[in-house]
Amino acid sequence: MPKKPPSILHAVAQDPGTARRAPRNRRLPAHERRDQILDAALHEFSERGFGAARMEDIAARAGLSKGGLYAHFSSKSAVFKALMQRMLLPNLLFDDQQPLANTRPSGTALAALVDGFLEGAYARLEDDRFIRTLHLLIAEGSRFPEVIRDWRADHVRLIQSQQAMVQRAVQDGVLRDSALTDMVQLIHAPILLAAVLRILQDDAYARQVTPRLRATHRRLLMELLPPDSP
Amino acid sequence: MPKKPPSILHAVAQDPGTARRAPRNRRLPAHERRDQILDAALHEFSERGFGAARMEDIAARAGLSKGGLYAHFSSKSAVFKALMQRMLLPNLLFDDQQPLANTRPSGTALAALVDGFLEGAYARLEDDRFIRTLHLLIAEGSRFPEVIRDWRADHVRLIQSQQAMVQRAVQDGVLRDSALTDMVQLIHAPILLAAVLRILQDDAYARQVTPRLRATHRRLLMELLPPDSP
Amino acid sequence: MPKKPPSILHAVAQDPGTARRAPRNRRLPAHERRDQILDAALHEFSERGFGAARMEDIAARAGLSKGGLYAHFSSKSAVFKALMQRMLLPNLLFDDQQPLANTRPSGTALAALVDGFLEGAYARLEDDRFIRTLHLLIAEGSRFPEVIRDWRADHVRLIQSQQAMVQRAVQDGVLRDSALTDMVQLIHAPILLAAVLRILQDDAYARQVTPRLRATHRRLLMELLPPDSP
Amino acid sequence: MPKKPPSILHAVAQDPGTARRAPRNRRLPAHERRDQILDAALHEFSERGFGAARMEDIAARAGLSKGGLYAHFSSKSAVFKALMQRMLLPNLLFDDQQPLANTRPSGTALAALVDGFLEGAYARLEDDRFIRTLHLLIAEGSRFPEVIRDWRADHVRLIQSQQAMVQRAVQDGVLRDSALTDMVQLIHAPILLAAVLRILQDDAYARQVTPRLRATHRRLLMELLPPDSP
DNA sequence: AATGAATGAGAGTTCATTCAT
DNA sequence: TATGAATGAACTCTCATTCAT
Repeated sequence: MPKKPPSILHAVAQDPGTARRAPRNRRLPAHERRDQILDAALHEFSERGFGAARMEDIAARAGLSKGGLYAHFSSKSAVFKALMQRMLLPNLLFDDQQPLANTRPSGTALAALVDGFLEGAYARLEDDRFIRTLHLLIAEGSRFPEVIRDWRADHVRLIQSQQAMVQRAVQDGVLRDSALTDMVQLIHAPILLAAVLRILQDDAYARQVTPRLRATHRRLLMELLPPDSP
Repeated sequence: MPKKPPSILHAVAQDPGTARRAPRNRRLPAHERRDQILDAALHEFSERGFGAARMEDIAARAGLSKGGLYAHFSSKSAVFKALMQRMLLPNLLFDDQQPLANTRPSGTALAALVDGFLEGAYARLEDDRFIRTLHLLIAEGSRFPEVIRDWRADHVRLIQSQQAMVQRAVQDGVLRDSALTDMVQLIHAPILLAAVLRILQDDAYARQVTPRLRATHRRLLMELLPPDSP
Repeated sequence: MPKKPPSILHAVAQDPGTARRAPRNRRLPAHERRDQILDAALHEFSERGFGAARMEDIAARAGLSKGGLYAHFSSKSAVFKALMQRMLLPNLLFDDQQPLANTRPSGTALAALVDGFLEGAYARLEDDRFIRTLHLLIAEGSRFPEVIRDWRADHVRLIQSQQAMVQRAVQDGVLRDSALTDMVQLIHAPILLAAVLRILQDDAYARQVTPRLRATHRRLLMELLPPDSP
Repeated sequence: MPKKPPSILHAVAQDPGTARRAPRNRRLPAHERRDQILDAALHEFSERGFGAARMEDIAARAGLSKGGLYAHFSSKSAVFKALMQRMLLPNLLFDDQQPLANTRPSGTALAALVDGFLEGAYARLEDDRFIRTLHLLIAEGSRFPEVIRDWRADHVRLIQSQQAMVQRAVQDGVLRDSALTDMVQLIHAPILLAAVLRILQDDAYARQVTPRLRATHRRLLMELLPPDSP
């Protein structure tokens, strides 16, 4: 495992092992510091994993000392949990306030809804924090029962509400009955695929595949969702 | 210090923190020992992550001592790499020797092919080792450039070959041109979804959703793959 | 980090680890604050020992902040020394202004003197502060040369003066010559025994034994001190 | 509190702060190492107190490394407890297998018994390990409930058995009924006094007072214990 | 090949003390 | 005076790795 070089101030390179020390703004309001710490923690945890991340590096990246970090969080796990709580709520995968199903019986173009949905979903994939959080959740979630419990409950709730909406839309004749409306998860599956690619593949490949995937995803939805025209 | 409970054979308990000690079979043939070690390592790594797994626990689970373990692998990383190499080849997600595209122009029923494909894919999801390896790959891959490089290359090669087969099948009129044939990844996406559920959701939920997902997956494929009957 | 329970006034609970927060009386006269601080310090030091006591807890128990504490004492050691100085003077074991030896040749009943002596000595054993201070002195004294030096000098001076008084009383025929008058320490030994019991034994036992010890102590003195009646 | 100078090999002086490193005998039988460690621990704990003692110094004094120490004891507390267990059994204050009361009805000279008793008791006071353990027990006992619980039980049992023997001796006319036979603790009280002097006073003083105390103790016993000659 | 005591380099955590406010 | 965020120096404990047996 990589041994750390002795700490370097203001290092700029991607020097893996020691975080760049942010300028030390002494005495920040507590909630600003908390935010800085969580930003730093997201970076360090997702770069190295929970176990290999060092409190010292998180502190340095947040612009304070190791000891100072402990004035805000009582342990490494506490940092992780707070981080997950902050990121989980408005963030994860299937979270989508304007799902396809909000289609009104009126003649709103389904295409526009699909495009809005895809726009929101694929935009989130460009957000580093979203990808890093998902990565962390998959990688380390099982070591944090509370965190995973929260996520599980959220996830189930979300799927159920979206499934209900889709069901209604099908009954109203707004969406065609298909595999996609049987399980809304299939509507989101390609997005998960894109997210996992971003995690596992190199940037170049992911950046090349994602737009094509989005276009094909659009084709899939437009092939299966629109009701049979009478 | 005695942290270990007295040796228990092949126990599977969730006891986090201490591996069960396999019976000490002294002087095993080298390659059998290697296999035992890798099995033990897969368990420990996937249960706790690379960083938190302890060589002592891996050794104990494999039925030898810490020192003995080092007679077979020179370091913890070496164990991890060997593990990934063993698991990667025949195992990961898109690896499938009999993909849909092998359809012969002749009248073989497409349905049978689809069912064969689904059978193979979803069976792998029941294999703990497959899920654990995927989990590990996502969680720790980025810390092991060689491992991830190999996986990336494999993955690209696999997709390309399958894409080519599908393309040919479309040209032959065996498969309908659709979003699914545009990018074969969409054919596999629901399987990835099921795998991630197995990692993130609790067993009960995963076991309940997976069969429904498989059925819906089948419906999706049967809706989009068969050529228009003339 | 919030380790402290919401402030409780003058709580006495055994809660090891966190001091109750006294109400924050802002800007107290300096010497009142000092007293509050020393009271708090006695409690914390004797409960946990010098090393394990925390400035934060002492401060909280005294009703101010860590920083405020340092306005009154320059260091943890300074608090300890001030505490010992305050407690040592009027307090310790052999300190007794009305020792047995003050016996006048006249016919004052010796019994009354003995009873006065015992009353004073055993009353001090009921004083928590006395016991805590003795405990602290024995436990930590050796780490504080100045403190222990002072105590030693005091102790020697006290013994000598009492011994001189007793000697005179013997020569005057007021006390019988015995082991007890050979070394006055033997007169006090049972009190030390009671004090150590209070430190080491549980409250119930100490409370049960002390009165019996006092009665037996009285018997001892009455058996040996009165001069032979001519 | 004293800052430690950087560690010095084979230091000889009383350098308070870093233990002398014993020559490193690699690979000692486990129980020998345990003994060496407990010896080292007694020294360090009693010199600095439990809190201020450093595992590194204990290890060095025992001739191994910090990490090696943890192969034998799982924590600092575990060392302390093991130490107390080793020392408590045959050692503390009132432990005495040949108490005065073993007097046979026959004409054995009581004086010889008294002298034997005093010899044993005051000899223990010369044993550094005895004094250090008592000091530790008083100083740190309250932080180790199990240890103190054991000691308390032992102590009560011992007193009871000695009291019973003395009672019988009185009934048999072998000892005179007096304050000393009312509570055997009074027989031992001067020894406790001597022990506390050894802890609190300087060596010179203690060495000067102890023999006089012993002689006076003898006088006390000989004045009160022998039965009235008929 | 195998054992397990031993090493040594961290890592998390604590806390006396400082200092900007 | 008082506050409490911040520092920095320990300290305990862990664990990959080595090596005498």
